[in-house]
Order: sequence, then C-alpha cells, then structure tokens
Amino acid sequence: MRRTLKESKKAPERRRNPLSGGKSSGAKPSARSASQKTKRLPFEQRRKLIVRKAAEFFAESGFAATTRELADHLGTTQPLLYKYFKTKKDLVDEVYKSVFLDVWDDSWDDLLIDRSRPVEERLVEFYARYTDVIMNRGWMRIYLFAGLRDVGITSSYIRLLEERIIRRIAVEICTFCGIELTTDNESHYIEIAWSLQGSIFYYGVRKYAYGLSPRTDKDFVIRNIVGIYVKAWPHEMVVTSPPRSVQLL
Amino acid sequence: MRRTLKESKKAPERRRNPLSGGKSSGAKPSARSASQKTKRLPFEQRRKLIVRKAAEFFAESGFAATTRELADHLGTTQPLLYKYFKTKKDLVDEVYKSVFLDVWDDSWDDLLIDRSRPVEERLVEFYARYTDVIMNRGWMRIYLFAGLRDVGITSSYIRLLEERIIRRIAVEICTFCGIELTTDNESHYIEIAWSLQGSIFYYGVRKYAYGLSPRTDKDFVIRNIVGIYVKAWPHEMVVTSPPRSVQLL
DNA sequence: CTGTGTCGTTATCGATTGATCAATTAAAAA
DNA sequence: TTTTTAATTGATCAATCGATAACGACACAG
Repeated sequence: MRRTLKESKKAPERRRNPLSGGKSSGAKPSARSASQKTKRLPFEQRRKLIVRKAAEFFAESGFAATTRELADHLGTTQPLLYKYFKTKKDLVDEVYKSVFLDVWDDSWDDLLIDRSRPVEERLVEFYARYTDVIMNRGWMRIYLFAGLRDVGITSSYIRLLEERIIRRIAVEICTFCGIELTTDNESHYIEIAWSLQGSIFYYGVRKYAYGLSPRTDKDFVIRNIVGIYVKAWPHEMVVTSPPRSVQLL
Repeated sequence: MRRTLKESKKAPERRRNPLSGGKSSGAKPSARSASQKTKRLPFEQRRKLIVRKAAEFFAESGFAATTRELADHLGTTQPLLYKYFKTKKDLVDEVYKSVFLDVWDDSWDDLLIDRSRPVEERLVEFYARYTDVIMNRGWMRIYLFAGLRDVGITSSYIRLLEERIIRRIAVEICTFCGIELTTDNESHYIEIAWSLQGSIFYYGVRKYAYGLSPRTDKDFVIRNIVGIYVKAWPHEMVVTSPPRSVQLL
C-alpha cells in the first residue's frame, strides 16, 4: 500500500554486527552530533538496520523505552522510524520475529533424532549449538521482556520449543532407557525434559540476562546436566508416594 | 524527618488478601467511582496497603506503569501516593523489600542441614516450602521485572540464595554421596546445585509468570527432579573430556 | 546540468507522565 | 460539641510520550 515492495537489489548485506558503535562522542542529551550526518540508505537496508538496532536497544531498556532514545541509538532522528513502521507496536512485533523465528535452526530436529549416535552425545551437541544462539545478553533479555509483556509471542515460542525439541528429547531418552511412552506417562516425561531445559536456561539467565558470572563455563554445565538426566532418567514416575530415602547409586 | 514515626497501634491488620476488588464498576477511564469514597486510614496502615497493592499492580504491568493506574488499583487518587513516598522510585524500592526480604524464612537453613533426616526428604520438603512462597504470579513476575530493570536487587538476592541455600544443598548432597568438597571442585558442585534450582524455578516461570499450564503439578516436579539429582549427583566432574556414552543405571 | 522521486530532518501536536500545593474533610483529642 | 490534627483531593505544572505534516537534501535518470 504505502510502498511498491521494491525488494531492492539484494545488496551485499552486512551480516551480524552486534557491537557496532552507532554514536561515537555522544555526550549530548537528546540530539545527535551535528558533525555526524546520517548516511542515506535504500529502504529495505535501513529497515533491517532499524530492526537490528532496535533489538539491541530494547534488550537493554525494555520495550517501554522511548522511540527517541531508540533513534539516538540508531544515530538518526525519531520521526524517521515512522517512515518504516506505522506504530511502535509494529516495530516491536518485527523485533519479536527477528529474535524468535529468524534464528531458528531446522537442523536441530534431525540432530536430536539421529539414532546412529548415543543420546547423550546428541543432547550435548544440541544444547551446545542451541545455547550458542540464545545465550547472549540480547536474546535472553528480549525473551524475558517479551514473556512479561506479551504472553502471546512467548506462548507460541514455548509451544514451538515443546513440539520440536522438548518432546523429541523425552522420546529419545525414553527410547534409550527402554521406556515405553504412553498417553498416561507422556506429559510427565515431557515435564522432566522441560526441567532439563530449565536448568540449562536458568544458567543463561543468571549469566547473560542479569550479567552475573557463574564460575564455570557453559559447556561444563551442559555436559554435566545432560549426564545427570540421562543417567537418572526415572523409570517409574513418583506421583503420590512420599519421598523415599534413596539407595546410593 | 517528614513524620514522627507514629508506629500506630498495631491494629488488627488485614492479612494477605491478594485478590481484592479495589475498583468495582470501574468503567470510567481515569477517576474512581464517585459513590465509593476512600476510607481514611492511619499512616502506617495506609502505607503498608499501598506497598502491598503496588506489588500486585507492578507485578502485572511492570514498574514502568503509571502512578495513576496504580492509584486506580488502590481505589484512591494519584497525589496520595506522594504523601507516603517521596518519589516513585522510593515506592518501587519498598516493593522490592517486601517481596525479596520480608518473605524470607530463616527456618529454611535449619531444615536443609538437619542430618537426622535423609537428604532427599529434606530437599523435597525445602522446595515444597520454598516454592509455596515464590511460586505465584506476583512473586515470579516481580522477580523477573526486577532482574531486568535493577541488577542490584536481583544480584544481592541471588547472592543471598547462593550463600544460604544453594551452597548448603551442594554440601549436603556431597556429604551424603561421600564426596569431599575442596576449593577446586566447590564451584562446580555449586553450579550443579544451581541447575537443580533452575529446573524447578523455570517450571514456576512457565506456569505462573507466563500463565502457561504445565500438565503436571508442582509437587510431582519437585519430587522427581530432586530424585534425579540425588541419584545421579556426579562423583567426578566432567570438565574437558567429550561426552562418554553412559551405561544404563 | 536539470528535474524528480525518495530518504531524512525540523517543527509541532495532543495526550500522558511524575510531581507539587492549596483547599477540603474525616478522625482523634479536647 | 468543639477544636485540632492529619489524611485525602482537585487543580495544575513542566517534561516527555507517540505520532504527523511539511520542508529540505541527496542520489539518480535523462
């Protein structure tokens, strides 16, 4: 409607440059330095740049932050944003998409069900690759911000995760352990698989979203936690009985 | 300075009424219904009421929400807030305190180190009681909001948690498993204990903070996860070696 | 070099924000 | 009851919000 879908010329797109400067000597409170003029860019290129920088910016300040501060982060002016997005909400939705959908790797599915390799090895490699994508300050914080503000986007991401990852993990470990999945016990085992996910995820929250520094590195945590779950994957579900004292392994 | 610390008369304080109406027929956009007049309250009582209602309100809308909406939630007017708190930030800090410090239960420490009982039983009971406090929509969401906005308060809460809970859990399970804690392996075992915490915590995030509904109940998750960690608590740390395929338990 | 379409900016609007203050009124003290 | 004290409110301010419109300037086709 507003634009004839120029589709530009697939220019040599600058790929992933999360820590670019943007504003150099920006001591001024609101306006960008007069000496630094804004480079003129083709429509699609500018639009993508805005989404990328907006993701960086909203990750730090939350989606309640102002469009003017975002423009400062971009090195441009605030009304420019409204040439590319009708409302602030439209821009936020675009940031959601770029964070939750565009980074999804379809090869994760195949990796998880490749039964020519041991489950534990598959799981360790999957979580190593998965966390390479999500365990950074930007992704982690946007995930948390989105979950608190928009149940919708987080809900559908969690559904996606459960269908394609969590459920698969439960199936693979159960198969490895010789456990038959039934409609009765399925949700229980999925919940156990979720708790494996949660233990790894919360490590990322502490380290990246909150900027605290656990003493050990990501790969150590993944290897040990996966090892624990595969080794002690429950054969029968403890549902109502009181906690029995455990016999030492 | 502003007030002579009246300390009121310890009136029969209304205790914990998280789901009160506040505004009844509030279809009006900004002002409260004229028929419903604000009850006049002693200083400390009103102050505590404001903090409690503010916690409810900020949990839903985030700390960026407006003081006017908060006043609506309270059933009073917006300027009233500034008779009790100098700035909005002061009120927010008070909410932090009421959520993170005032609910801490000192008996948790003793429960965890009571070696007359089996570790697994102690852990299950601790997490049952701990999650009774934190696993509700209000606490969970405020914890997440605070972590994203104020690293300070979350950082100190996590330190408190590590010193008094996580470290103790690591020590107790290691003792039970006959593992000697040294300065070399201590941080590794604390990290494993953190992952136990994380797996239970993330269950709460999904269910309460995001309002999703895991299919199984809290106690089931706690019993099974604690069982897994106690059973498979690693005797030697996997640090650099590639994942070995595991021998079935 | 000159027009022309488009990217970017300046200026500004109405609504809303946190915060202040004098006026009001209900509760406690006399 | 009358007086005193303090809790509550309506009115309002300066700053800031998202969003719009009109103008300016750079690139490119001819």
